[in-house]
Amino acid sequence: MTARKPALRAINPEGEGNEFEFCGTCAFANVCLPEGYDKTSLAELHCLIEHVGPYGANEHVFRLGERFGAVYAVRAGMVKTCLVDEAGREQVLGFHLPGELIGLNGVYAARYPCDAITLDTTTLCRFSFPAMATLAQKLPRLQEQLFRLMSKDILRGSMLAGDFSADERLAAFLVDMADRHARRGLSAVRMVLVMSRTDIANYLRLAAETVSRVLRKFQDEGLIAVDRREVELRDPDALRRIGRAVLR
Amino acid sequence: MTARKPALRAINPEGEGNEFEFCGTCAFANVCLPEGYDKTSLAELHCLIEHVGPYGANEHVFRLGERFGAVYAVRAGMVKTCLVDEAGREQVLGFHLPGELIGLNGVYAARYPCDAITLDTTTLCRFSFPAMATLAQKLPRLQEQLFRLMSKDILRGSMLAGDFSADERLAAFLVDMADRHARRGLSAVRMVLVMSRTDIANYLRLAAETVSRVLRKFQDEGLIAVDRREVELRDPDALRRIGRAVLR
DNA sequence: CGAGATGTTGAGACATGTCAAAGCCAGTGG
DNA sequence: CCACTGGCTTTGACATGTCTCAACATCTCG
Repeated sequence: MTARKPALRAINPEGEGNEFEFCGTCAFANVCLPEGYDKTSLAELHCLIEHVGPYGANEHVFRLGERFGAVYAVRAGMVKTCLVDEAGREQVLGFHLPGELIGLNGVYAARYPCDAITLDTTTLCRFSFPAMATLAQKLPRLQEQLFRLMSKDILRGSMLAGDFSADERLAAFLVDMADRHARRGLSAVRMVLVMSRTDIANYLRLAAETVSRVLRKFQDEGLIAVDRREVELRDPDALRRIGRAVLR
Repeated sequence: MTARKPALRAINPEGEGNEFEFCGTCAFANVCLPEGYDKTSLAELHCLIEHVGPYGANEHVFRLGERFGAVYAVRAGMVKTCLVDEAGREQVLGFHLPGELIGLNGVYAARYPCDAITLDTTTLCRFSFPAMATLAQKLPRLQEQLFRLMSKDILRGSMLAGDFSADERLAAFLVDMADRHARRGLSAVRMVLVMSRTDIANYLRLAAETVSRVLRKFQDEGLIAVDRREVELRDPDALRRIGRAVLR
């Protein structure tokens, strides 16, 4: 608990000692807290939150085809979203860190269009979507926030569009991950990639072997230091340069 | 005008002679008309619509980096959205038919993250986004519709994710286009691909030569008949089978 | 009709995928 | 503590789909 505080303080600098404290341990904090809601609005938002988990690694948060009823904010841990086609081949759509929201792509068809699987011990906040939409009716800022979050997901989807080389993809992946870590107050250069190489490869549309080889090459070139699933970015600028076409 | 009526009737069967007629020539009709708004709500929605165009081919509707202020519904013609990186290489994100909405990906950064370029003589409806958001505050159905449309765009973004073969991509592209044509009341098997081969290739992350070759192969196999930019799907089911992994 | 854009076709190159084998670590049970 | 198992990961050798380059064909439009 107390060990987690520093990171949280970075997410929400004003969080310490203000009236929104009740939300402080929930990663959705950075979605709603900085938005200047008044106390009663926040109370209403708080009412529709349901803490779920902890899940172990490799459990489903929701499944492809399930009726869509809620979105989830990752509170701790990591989640991947992925599709499995009839042949059983998996396609990873994304990795989701604490503070990030999953499930918004289920609104359209009123069913989840993908699986969400924990990679790690994970806890989440569940937001009933109908309730949230109703509340957004009263809170313009919440509606706007939802629009922005959805818009962000649209953008993210087009990130790996384009025929990029394995080097570009992997460099962009590392930098993106590091940036997202940093935004949560964690180190911008050291991180643990909790997902398997296979998952990374799958996400980047590469073969696992290619990921292995490129990581080794990056290491040989002094761009990174890899030890199992721990990575240190030794030359973030160079990586950013390599991946710039993907990151744009 | 009257020549366009049959297609519109297909979009909105009740359109003829009802009180929503004023909106009948606008492609956004199928977004709002079937939703059961009352007359005054529709009037308000109508107020914030601004008809723009006609544009000729190859004109910008909006540009990368421009301040985001509105979304556009294609009324007639076709629009492509695309990114251009610093090296001048283009990346086509999508093609947009009448009735489809562009610009939603600009909400997040309050700037358009891509260019929107007409492929054809095109007219559009411009919806001020702030005004629309405000109205959505009063009209739950409108808010829901916006959520659904954004969610749909998120889904569409992940369509070409995955390492698909050239055959899969092209088959899926043809079927998807035909389906979208059909949904607008046009032929489900004959269509004009107004965009260039280069644009198609670019969209599908293939080389233009590959598109050429695969189209020829499909023709040799009797799946399609191509004549310049006109295409007839001779065996839609087979195409759908080939492209099923992409279409899912 | 000519010129420029657009599309097609062929030959060869190359990045990445595939397959197979071996290495490495974590956990299990003796 | 060790041997064993099973999952990942790495590495090497080879196969192949798609790209690149270049030539040519075809259409469009002044």
